[in-house]
Amino acid sequence: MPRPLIDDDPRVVLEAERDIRARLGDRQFDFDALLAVSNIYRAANAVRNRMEREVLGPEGLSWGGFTILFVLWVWGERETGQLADDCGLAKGTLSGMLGTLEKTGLVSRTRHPEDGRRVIVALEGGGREVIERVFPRFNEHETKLTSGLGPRERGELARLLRIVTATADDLPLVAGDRAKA
Amino acid sequence: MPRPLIDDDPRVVLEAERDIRARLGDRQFDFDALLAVSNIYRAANAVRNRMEREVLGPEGLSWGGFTILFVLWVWGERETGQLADDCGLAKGTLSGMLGTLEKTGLVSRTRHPEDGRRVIVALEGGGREVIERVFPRFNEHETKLTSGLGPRERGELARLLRIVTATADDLPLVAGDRAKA
DNA sequence: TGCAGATCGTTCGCAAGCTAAGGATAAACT
DNA sequence: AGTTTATCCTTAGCTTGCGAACGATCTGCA
Repeated sequence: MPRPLIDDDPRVVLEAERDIRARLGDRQFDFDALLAVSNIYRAANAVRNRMEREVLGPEGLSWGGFTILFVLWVWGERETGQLADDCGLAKGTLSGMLGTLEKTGLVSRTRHPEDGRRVIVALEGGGREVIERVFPRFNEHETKLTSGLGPRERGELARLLRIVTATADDLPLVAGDRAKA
Repeated sequence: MPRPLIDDDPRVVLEAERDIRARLGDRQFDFDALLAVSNIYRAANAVRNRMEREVLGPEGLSWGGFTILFVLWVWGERETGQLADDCGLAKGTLSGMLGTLEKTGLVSRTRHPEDGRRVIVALEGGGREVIERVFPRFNEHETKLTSGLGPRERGELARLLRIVTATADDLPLVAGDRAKA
């Protein structure tokens, strides 16, 4: 079962390019950009599914929940807005997930002493215990997942991805608006 | 507002490594693997959000819906199971999304003539019109999103990601089981 | 032919995630 | 001081997405 844009076999990939060009007729088409983007997406899904099934699921954590605990563990308590940005989540999403984590006693929410609008999130004892147990296993799996790459390649991958992320975040929007950092 | 694992500034990244090691004490830790994986995830999110906001949303398409239309457009009708795999979706997820696409007349479902269990999905006229209008714009944005990379780097990125995806898909599971290709 | 097991798609229940609207608090201006 | 405006978090409604359970269909074997 060949997966056209993901397959390792260069022939399969080239066939895919030919098929797409056939549909497009004479319209312009940047195949390399398509390959780069679709592979980013597929890799992210593969990695996430793997982690959720093998490491996080058995501990009752989602990817997002794990990320929240990890950030709080390493960098200490944070206000919700900043935490949402650190974790790459919308504020509303974070709010719901914090509810779950708070219910199970992994994190706590307290009012900011001088600004009643703000809320400070901190890791609780149970949360610390969980993240200290789960993170090492998570990191072991990260090693396995990137074991097909050499040390130089791993660094290169991260570097290239940072460029893409920065471009996506900083490119001006064609319509609508958004808060900037 | 520095984002520890994503930031372009190497100093910020190194500080992050130091902070994490401080929490871990003397436990082993593969920082490069962590960087590679977290950057995959962040890049995928950034790219997807961008596309949904600027290209897909205005057309009433989700990322998944777009992917389905694209696959059907290029490679023609497909059975649901194969389509799910091509699109990187679970069968149940695909089923629901096909319902939406069918309701709006973009795709059609028909029974396999010789095997009543199977269902064949095909692009309808409306779907073809949509994908032929949207895909060129989508591809233009892919070009923009990877414009920070040189031609060689784009290829290298795709290559490295294919390795990670293949590793994640093929690595044996520690628990549970899964159908293999 | 008839039953057992396999295969395939759909349905169901749930979590994650987004946006937009709402409500509380703080800041600014008159 | 009081009113408006801005800021921040939460809530509400929706879609996406997964896994498991279900029902329908096909295959194999007696």
